[in-house]
Amino acid sequence: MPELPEVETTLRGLYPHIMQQKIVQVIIRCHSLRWPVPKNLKQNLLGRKVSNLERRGKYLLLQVDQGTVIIHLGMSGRIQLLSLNIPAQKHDHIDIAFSNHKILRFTDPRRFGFFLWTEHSPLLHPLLKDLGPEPLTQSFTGNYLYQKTQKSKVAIKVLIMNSKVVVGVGNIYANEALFMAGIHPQAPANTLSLKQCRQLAVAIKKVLRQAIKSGGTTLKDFLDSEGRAGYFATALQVYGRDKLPCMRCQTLVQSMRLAQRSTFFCPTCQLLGCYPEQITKRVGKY
DNA sequence: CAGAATACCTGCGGGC
DNA sequence: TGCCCGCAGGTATTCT
Repeated sequence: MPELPEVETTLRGLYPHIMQQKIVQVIIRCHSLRWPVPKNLKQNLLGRKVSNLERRGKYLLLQVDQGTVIIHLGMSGRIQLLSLNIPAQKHDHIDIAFSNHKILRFTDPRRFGFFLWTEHSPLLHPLLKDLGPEPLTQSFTGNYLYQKTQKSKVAIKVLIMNSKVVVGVGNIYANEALFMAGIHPQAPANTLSLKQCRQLAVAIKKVLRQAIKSGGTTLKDFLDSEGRAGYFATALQVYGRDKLPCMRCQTLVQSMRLAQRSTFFCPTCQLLGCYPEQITKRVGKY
């Protein structure tokens, strides 16, 4: 379900309601998530106060004074904030209740998500320590991306979805950013020019920012912490548009499998080994 | 080492 | 109607 914009949407929905709140109840109905839910999670959280909530890539970090819960939503995970004690449904695995009577409820049919506990700096945790830069910060630049592409022959789409290169870019936004930048998803990374890398970095930032503004993308089941759908799906240019006309040039959008992921592109706007000049106008100045 | 394939899990839609 | 298949927003692990 969630890429960076959906996790960010979840974070913003939760933050004002749970900051500084005391945890008064923890219910773990299912321990077998992507990683087993730690046996001591409940006792570590009970009676503690939420001192911070932040995002790193697609990870949510819920901090109390004594440690941090590292949360990932996987493919189908979702967090709701409930005001009433609504009976748990089939895939409602974890509830955290706060002193203001709000309840954080984690739901995840496929159970690829997880809740882990660490008493050290979460950024040093094995799952987070090798993550690349945040795409929406100044540390992620076209020059940086170019330097990474030079060292790899993998398809550029695979490269930008690699969290060691840059975090938060999942399948939807990888497709969208490559379309915006006019780059073929299969282009070997080391064949991109510096100019293309700059355009791609800009496109990634633009797509993610726009998606966050829209509250994320709801394909079928993404809802924010208040249960509302994101509306970026209506702004998608290529994702899911197989055999439909390109929004720019009317050429039929093509689909293919790339590293086991659905990939969509316009064969006219995203020519392999060619860089249309008009892209600069489309993406904007770097 | 890089890069590709596989594994985890449930639900849904399409074809027969 | 029901069964079987492929596919789904992620990513660690295992393979070649």
